[in-house]
Amino acid sequence: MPKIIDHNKRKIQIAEATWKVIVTEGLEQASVRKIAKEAGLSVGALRHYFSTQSELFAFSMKLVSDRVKKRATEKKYDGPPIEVMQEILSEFLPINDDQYIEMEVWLVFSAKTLVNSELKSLSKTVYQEMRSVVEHVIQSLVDLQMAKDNLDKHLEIERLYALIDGLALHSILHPDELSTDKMQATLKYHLKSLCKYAE
Amino acid sequence: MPKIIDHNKRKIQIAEATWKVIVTEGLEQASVRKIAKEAGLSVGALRHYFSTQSELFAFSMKLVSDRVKKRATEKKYDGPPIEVMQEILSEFLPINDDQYIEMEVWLVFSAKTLVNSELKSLSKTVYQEMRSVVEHVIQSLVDLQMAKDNLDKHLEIERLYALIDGLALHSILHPDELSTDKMQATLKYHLKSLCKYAE
Amino acid sequence: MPKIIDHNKRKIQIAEATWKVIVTEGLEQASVRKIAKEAGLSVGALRHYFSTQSELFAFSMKLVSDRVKKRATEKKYDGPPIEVMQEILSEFLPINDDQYIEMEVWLVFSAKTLVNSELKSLSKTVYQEMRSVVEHVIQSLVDLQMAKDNLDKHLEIERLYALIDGLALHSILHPDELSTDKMQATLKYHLKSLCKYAE
Amino acid sequence: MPKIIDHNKRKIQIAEATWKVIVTEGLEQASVRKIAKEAGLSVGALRHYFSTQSELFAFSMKLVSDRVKKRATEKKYDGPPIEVMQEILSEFLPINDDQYIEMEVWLVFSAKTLVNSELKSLSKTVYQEMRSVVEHVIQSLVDLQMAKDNLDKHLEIERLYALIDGLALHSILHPDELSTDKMQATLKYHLKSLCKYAE
DNA sequence: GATGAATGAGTTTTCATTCAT
DNA sequence: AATGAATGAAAACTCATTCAT
Repeated sequence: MPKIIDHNKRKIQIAEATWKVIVTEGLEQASVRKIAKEAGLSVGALRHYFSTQSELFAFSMKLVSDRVKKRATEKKYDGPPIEVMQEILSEFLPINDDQYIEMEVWLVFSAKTLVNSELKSLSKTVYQEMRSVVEHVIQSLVDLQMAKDNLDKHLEIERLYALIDGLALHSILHPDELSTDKMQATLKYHLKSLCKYAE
Repeated sequence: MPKIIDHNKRKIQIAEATWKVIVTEGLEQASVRKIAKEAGLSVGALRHYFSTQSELFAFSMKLVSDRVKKRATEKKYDGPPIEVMQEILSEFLPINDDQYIEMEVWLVFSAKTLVNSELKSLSKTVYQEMRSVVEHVIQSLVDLQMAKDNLDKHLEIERLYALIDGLALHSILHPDELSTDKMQATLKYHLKSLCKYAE
Repeated sequence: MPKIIDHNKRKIQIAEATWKVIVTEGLEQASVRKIAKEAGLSVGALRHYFSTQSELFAFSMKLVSDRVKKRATEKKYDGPPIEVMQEILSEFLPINDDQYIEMEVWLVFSAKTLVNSELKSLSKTVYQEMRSVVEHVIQSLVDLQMAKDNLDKHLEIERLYALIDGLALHSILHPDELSTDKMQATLKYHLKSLCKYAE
Repeated sequence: MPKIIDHNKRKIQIAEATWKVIVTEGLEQASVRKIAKEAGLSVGALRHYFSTQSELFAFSMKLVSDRVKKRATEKKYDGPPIEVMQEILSEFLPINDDQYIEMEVWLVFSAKTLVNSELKSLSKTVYQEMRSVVEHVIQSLVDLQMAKDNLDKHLEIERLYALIDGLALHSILHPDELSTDKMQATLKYHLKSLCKYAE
């Protein structure tokens, strides 16, 4: 079924054009016309792939989480546990151009979830998936007996998760104030603070 | 003698109507018409106070930070240091309805700063002001000799600041997943983790 | 296959509707809405052909000069030199309903050139093209040895050109005071006054 | 009755502000607000002097003709007849900054007379007054026996009048193409051409 | 006399969506 | 599948005019 593949590829191409318009001009400017132009398609052609604008937006938001997941799945993690954890969690930080754009788009859509229930359910799913990754990290620390003894697992999960999203938020909104290195250093500092022995 | 109107009060009244529309319908739906209706004014009357929509938005965003600052200034902080710090930092968390709304509005505007340089400069100012509050808290811990010895002040500031905004973000986007209590508990847990002795 | 529409024909149709509104209601009343209605189109449809109102006005003004040129090109001029010259220059006078309307429109746009640089450049081009026609007429008189000997070519060009536009202006603004016949008679009188021998 | 003088002075001041806005921004931009601001008055104050905008426009147009007449009346004309005639007729040409502005304003209003009957009647009156000045000049040439013998008085009047307004029109619309000097030279050339003997 | 707040209809422009081809 | 013409509603913004003070 080669047609289906093409069809999906085309939808992805359109969603990426959507990202681009959102990042450069904002969600309010992301009109069907502009997206079609950015994608090099006619307005009518777009309708073959997405019958409404909100369908397009939902797909475009979902593509962000698909990308993050795909990267996480395909990547080989190697080395000392702390470093592997750092790498895993870095998937959620804007450490390079691709991830930076994805997170900008995610932030814009997240703000929209406040009043759009279609997007809200996707947002919730991703929140929970991401949380389970963080949970897994904390659990690993405990299982490997690296974690400090008096550590409260539940609060540590909230703390680490909030820290990651807080760092990502600051980095996207104020890239001049929080560099990628500082962001990574803060994360590493935190991970170490959870461990019994200094590395 | 012209009709005497408290210009600033009226502007605040309009900005609050703007908040309300943004929170209930989203920024894209926050048209001049809807805001005017919400504020109980005619469209033309609105233009007396804000000649463009972007002026209105800038004022409405600024009002959020003004409110936070005003509350922080007027409040009496009392009790053991850790609790005072907790209270100070809680100003930045959506712990009650007023603050919840303010932060929703702030988030929506923050997403817009990505493509609106007028809002961006306000965002930057507030980022820095808030950072200095966090810095002050960390510094106090050190000055009071409560802080652990091997604590890295610079990284602790980033960490605490990111933690606060991450908690606020999670709480706004997923109030069902992160309760106010859990948010406060996480913050308290973090503050204690910075101290030498368990309190 | 998309609907096939002769883009240029449609634009001309719209421009003619614009003329009509301008002539009957004035430039200030020539709103996109009224023009669309006059042209039998929707407001949105108009935007397919002219994305801004000023584009539409520029095209509508240019259409006037195009029409004058087209007529001049297609017409066969015949007869004694003085009569041919009279006919050529009459293209620039409101001697019939079509030309009357065109010149009314031209006058209205000309007034607008004072503050609109886009229209100003078109106005300048047409001024120069028209001047070269007048120049050609004077030169022909000289070449044919019909002209008086002491005639100053440069001043004669300015004089004839100003005379023509002055007559056109008077005729448009005060049709009751200056009839078409009187206008034509004045022009003929002037042309003869340039010649050696009474015809 | 000093109040009345003040009242009229104020109206003139407002009309001059109107001219300025018209010349710099065009008639369409000449809103009550802008005129009030230009005149240094409040919108409401303007209403004391002109209850509607069209009243203000009519007064502003009339002021142009009043100024021309006043200048013509107060001026002392002296010297050889041809030069006096040249001077008289030059009142109708944009030979200095004041007259340039007046004629720009006159042109703009003239275009509006096409669809505004209130302005049209003023325009007609002025047209006739001006025509009688031109008639007077031609008659003087005849009475002084300076005019050529075969001169057709009626056509000469139309010709001279059209020439003057044509020159004025060209000079206003294309100041770069027709200098003040050339304009004056053309007029003088024409006047001489009406005379029996070369000067 | 004078102010400027307020109105509501007006403007241009943009938009998502539909539809004939 | 694809085009782009067309629609009509809604957007931001401007305006002349009114009116309470």
